[in-house]
Amino acid sequence: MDKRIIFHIDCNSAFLSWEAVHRLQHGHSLDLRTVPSAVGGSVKQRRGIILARSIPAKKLGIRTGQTVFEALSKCPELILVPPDYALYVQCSNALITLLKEYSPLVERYSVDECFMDLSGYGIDGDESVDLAMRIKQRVKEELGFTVNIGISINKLLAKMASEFEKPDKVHTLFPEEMPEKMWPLPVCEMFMVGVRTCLKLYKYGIITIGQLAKTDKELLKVYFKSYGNVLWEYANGIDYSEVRPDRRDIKGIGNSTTTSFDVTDYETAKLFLLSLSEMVGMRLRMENVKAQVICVHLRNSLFHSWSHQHKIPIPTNATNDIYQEACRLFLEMWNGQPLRALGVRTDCLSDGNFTQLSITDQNKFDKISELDKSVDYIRTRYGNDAVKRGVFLHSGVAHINGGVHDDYPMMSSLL
DNA sequence: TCTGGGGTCCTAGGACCC
DNA sequence: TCTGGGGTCCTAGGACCC
Repeated sequence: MDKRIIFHIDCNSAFLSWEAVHRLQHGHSLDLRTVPSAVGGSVKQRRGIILARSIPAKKLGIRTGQTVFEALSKCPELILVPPDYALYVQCSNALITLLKEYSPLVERYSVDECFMDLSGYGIDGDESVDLAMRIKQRVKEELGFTVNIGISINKLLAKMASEFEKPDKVHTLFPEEMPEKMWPLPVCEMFMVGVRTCLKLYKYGIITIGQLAKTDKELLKVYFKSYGNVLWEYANGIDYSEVRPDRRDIKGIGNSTTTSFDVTDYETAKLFLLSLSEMVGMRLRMENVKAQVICVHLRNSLFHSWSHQHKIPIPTNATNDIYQEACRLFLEMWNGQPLRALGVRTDCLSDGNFTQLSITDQNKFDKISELDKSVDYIRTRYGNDAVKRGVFLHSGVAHINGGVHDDYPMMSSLL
């Protein structure tokens, strides 16, 4: 059998590059990528964090996840632009379409990253580099932005490879290259090693990926339970996961929002819970699934967050069912403290065509279901604002809430 | 002074059943 | 009245990804 060839394609400073390209295409003369600039949320709406930054901004110490306030105090001339998720989806789709010309096995890992499986085409290591260079060039010429492409025999190593020098580069990380290219790196640069794990590893004297690779696997299992196994395998370049072109089954659907003001009363909280339930319900119905677990997540003004969930007897995708349960959970867990964020999510999804009802419930169920369906239809056709519940009038709360564009693709922490 | 939003998986503890 | 384990389900919280 041929060696597997896997590409990981990573858009450089995705949100910022895409905004820059969009502006150039619409007559702007300044290329945002050439100056200190960033995509950031609105400070006034309390969403002021940096989502992406240009390379000149990076050189001035601007990091993603940093507060806009901090970024501006570090670099007052920073040009800030708001996020435009619909644009990101367009750019992401354009990239996927281009990549599919080379292999049908393209997996969208997040809005700005994908994996491509090129095994079975008889391509060797050198040829794969040539091919990656050609793809990278085409993306630049036809779509206007740059990508990094990492090449290896599995997804993990390909992903690690694309993280090497940026932008606009092709890197390989084949297993025989690990000692030279991967093992000297600090352990925090490895996939699945976040801040917590990194600090814990440091405590055990493990500083580089190479040291992690050489650590006794059984010892890691004692320190990190089942996760120790994953850490050891990743450090040794072991990963057998497949490139999945079809989106894997969705496990849960949820939406949350940071409020522009602290929520201090139940009536206002209910409006947010309803607007979030509207969005979650719509998305469940769009996917033709029902949920059996409803979860409410709260964050207070001190940034502490907590959640309560409940498994309901019968799966639902009705906005009203989700809302009622969300209110119950909210009252169960809220002690009156000021809130800055609320979230509603659903889990334990099942086939939406299945219903289990007593005959007396049937009429009521049909009516609610028909109402949701009609509202969904009108909103799909005429826009989300075509139908609004009366309670939102003059309330100051958006009647549908949830951070990003409906079709915005999300990712998981798994390969 | 300020700190987003959407996911997945894992663990621990308690309830409950046999 | 007091004593086991094992298995499964449910819930809360925390880790990670972008």
